[in-house]
Amino acid sequence: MKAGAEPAGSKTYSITQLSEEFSITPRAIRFYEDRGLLHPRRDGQTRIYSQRDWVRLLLILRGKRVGFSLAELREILDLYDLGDGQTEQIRRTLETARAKMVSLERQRQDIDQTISELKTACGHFENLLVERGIDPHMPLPAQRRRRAGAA
Amino acid sequence: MKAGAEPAGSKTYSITQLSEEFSITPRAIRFYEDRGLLHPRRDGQTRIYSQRDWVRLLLILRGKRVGFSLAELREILDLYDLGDGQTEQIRRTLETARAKMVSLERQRQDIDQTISELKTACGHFENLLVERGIDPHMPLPAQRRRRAGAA
DNA sequence: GGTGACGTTGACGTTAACGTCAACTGGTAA
DNA sequence: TTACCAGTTGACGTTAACGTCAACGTCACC
Repeated sequence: MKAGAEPAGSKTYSITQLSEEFSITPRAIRFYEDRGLLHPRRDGQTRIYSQRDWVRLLLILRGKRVGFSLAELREILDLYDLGDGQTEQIRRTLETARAKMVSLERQRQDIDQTISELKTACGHFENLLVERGIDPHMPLPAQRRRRAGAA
Repeated sequence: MKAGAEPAGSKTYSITQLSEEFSITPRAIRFYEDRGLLHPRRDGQTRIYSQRDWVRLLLILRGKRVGFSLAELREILDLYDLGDGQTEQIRRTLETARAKMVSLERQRQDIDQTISELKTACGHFENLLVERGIDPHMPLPAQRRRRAGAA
């Protein structure tokens, strides 16, 4: 540890630690770096991740879940880094963020709609089962697992 | 339902009509068919789409927006077709639908969280602009458009 | 001083969801 | 007839987001 002027106590992570904590592969993490989403510092050639990197990764994964591409996520994250860029840059970023919010609101409506339709469908199927004298909440018979998800 | 007896008045669509109405390409529509999401009837070799197909397409596109893959959408749509399948099949389908609902609920939380974070970030940037004496709601200077989205 | 465990950089493979031709088949308006 | 549509079927190209090697460095440990 050569520790520049960083709070000596601040926790750091290795790439495998991160990968395990977030249930993704190291490959994916390096890939995010390649796409400019992470900038871990290095000890020699080994990557060292800070708390800040941890948070970024959290945001990245959540961003992916809500449908952002890595390119978009990069924009968004750069947005958090900014702090004192060109005025022009800030305004543009602001617009981008607002647009993303609008699209997210729409997406939420889509989700609500889909949920309610699925709910209707479920009710329908439950009725079908009840008509056949079957408890619609009985567990399924020995669902064969494909693979255990975690590493 | 094979019913050669369809309500003669029920509206139909050509592939390009559909594609224009939903702002997608005919190629995409054929692709959905190839993946088993649509089953238009044919006049000779030309596809003819019914109201039901129209609704399906609507569901497909919304499904895509909320993050379903075409394979998943196929499952979901088959679910609407079912009506009288094997009891076992119905129960399985029901489980699938419930699982999807759970994942959607989670996704909605992710979205809410992301929106609120973006909101915070926006506030932050607006402050930065105000500090520089700039109205954060001024429109941007002649945003260059990439392409007009529609066909 | 070998042997893992962990880490690194390429390079190539893969899947999903189409885009982009190219070549062909009717129907019809001039 | 010719020409022009709209529509069809392959076949191949493309992008995103990694997976999967292969070949290498390096450190602690025995």
